[in-house]
Amino acid sequence: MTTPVLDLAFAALSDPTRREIVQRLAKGAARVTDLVQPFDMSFNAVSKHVKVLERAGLVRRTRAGREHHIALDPEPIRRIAGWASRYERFWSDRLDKLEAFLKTNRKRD
Amino acid sequence: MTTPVLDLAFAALSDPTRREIVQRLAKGAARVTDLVQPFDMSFNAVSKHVKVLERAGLVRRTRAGREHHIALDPEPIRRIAGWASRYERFWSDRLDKLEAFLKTNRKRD
DNA sequence: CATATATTCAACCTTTGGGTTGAATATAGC
DNA sequence: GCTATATTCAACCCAAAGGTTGAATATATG
Repeated sequence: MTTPVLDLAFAALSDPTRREIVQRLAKGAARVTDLVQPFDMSFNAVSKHVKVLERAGLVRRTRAGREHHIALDPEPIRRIAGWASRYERFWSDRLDKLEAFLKTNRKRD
Repeated sequence: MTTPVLDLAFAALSDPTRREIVQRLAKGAARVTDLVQPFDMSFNAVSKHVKVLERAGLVRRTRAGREHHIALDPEPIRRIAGWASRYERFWSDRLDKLEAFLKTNRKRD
């Protein structure tokens, strides 16, 4: 099983807790303990979320003694942005959609 | 339970089959039957995927007799692009170079 | 050394996800 | 009206996701 970058990145970011962690990390690296604070869940739950982000490459970890420093790695987000940008042309013109719809319909007539 | 737009959109797009369906729909609307073709899975499986995309707002369905026309609605993708763009500042070459510089310098300390 | 702190690991539970098969439903066409 | 086609619905299976608790492990600090 491949589970490529986009699969893991999209899946990781589908959870609001993890998006909030990412947002937090955009302001600077933090320890796992620091990340727990805003959430109403156990330390272990947050630790798991961090691991999911790490596996998706969204976050990188550096150990300094007993503390783990978690830092944002924005590359997968960049990849997502790249993926999404392929649909930019659809964002402004509704006409494209209509045209495409009519086109496929005409073929079958 | 809220399950807002981004949750559903990210989750829907974390599956490669569904991203492929989205890509296919970018070329024009299609029936569910048409969407099955490239995949090695049952019609029902694809039908389920379409429903997931629909629930996420990535796709809209118009019934014409017994045929359902599935068309791309790019708005959630736009939302994702908007979300991702908040991290653009991390993507710049300047910051990449700065980071690399700091990294190599720290090694010498 | 003894203890408090930062963290993972492991087992478990419940819900969700992706897939299957077998109906059921609705429309199209002869 | 009968049959083929396009689709959903429902039940089921198994794996993964998100959470919990209770260790274990490693490092600071008095």
